[in-house]
Amino acid sequence: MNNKENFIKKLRSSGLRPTRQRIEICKALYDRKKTFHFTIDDLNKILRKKSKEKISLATIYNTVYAFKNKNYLKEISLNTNKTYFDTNVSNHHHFLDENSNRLIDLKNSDVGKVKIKRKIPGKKIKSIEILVRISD
Amino acid sequence: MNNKENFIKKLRSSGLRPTRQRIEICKALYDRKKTFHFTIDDLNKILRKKSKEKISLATIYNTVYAFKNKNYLKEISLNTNKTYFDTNVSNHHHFLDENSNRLIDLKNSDVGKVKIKRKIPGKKIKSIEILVRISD
DNA sequence: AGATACTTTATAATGATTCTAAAGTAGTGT
DNA sequence: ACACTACTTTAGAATCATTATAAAGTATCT
Repeated sequence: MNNKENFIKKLRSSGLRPTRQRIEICKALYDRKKTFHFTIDDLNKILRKKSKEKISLATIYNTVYAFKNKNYLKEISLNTNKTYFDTNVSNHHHFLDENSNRLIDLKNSDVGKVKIKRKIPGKKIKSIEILVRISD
Repeated sequence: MNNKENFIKKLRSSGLRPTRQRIEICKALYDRKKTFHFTIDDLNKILRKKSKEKISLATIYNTVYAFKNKNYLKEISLNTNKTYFDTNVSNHHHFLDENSNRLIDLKNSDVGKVKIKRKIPGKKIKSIEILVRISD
């Protein structure tokens, strides 16, 4: 995804109508070089700055969860009061800087192979998420 | 910690007055064979069943966070609306059963050594937490 | 253009957590 | 045992993220 036409295609192809709001949200999220970690509140503030036509908070919630369901966004497990999302949906991990509370992507290749030696009968492993807390 | 006298000693030694409420909470949390994963709501329900003398919700919050600060409890990173705590404060990891939403301890020795190959200048690693999602 | 289903929106509702400030209690010294 | 002080508990209110509601708007199809 990298421009308006592509966003429209992507939205259509996944059964989401390309509304002004969804396109603006795509731009805010995916017109970036680096992956982006954010809360709904972060995104709301960014959208308010970017354009004067307001997008309702409800729509931001709706859209973010729609994108999450389509696997265009990933939810990150942290114990904070707000929910964090990540535009990097590939298999990867995170540093959490405890001083700034900022997240940093850790590529899968930055982490040695993780072996889980224990099995739970009848259960399959769906994902392995690593959170590395760092500070000064 | 394993009986009333020990709970009282432990509380005193950490500068927490051994009140009826704190002792009852200790019993609910630490008079167990297995480690215990819980939310404030879980703990509240357990305490209501155990004794008729009610402990206020505010006190349960106060006490759980006091215990967390004393390192008698650990907060667990999950993306759920409620905060989870763990009576196992040692270095370890978790399975999360997505069907039942239940947590299962993964001993450190159940996980092969995790190598973090990337370094962030000026930052030290404080902890490494692994969450393994499983389901049927 | 009209019909229809999908979207957006303001607003209300929910629910976990935190705050407040008054009443209660443990520990200390007398 | 008594009183003093600092720490605790508590009910209830306040906060804040998130979810629900239902009316108005819009994309898409024919």
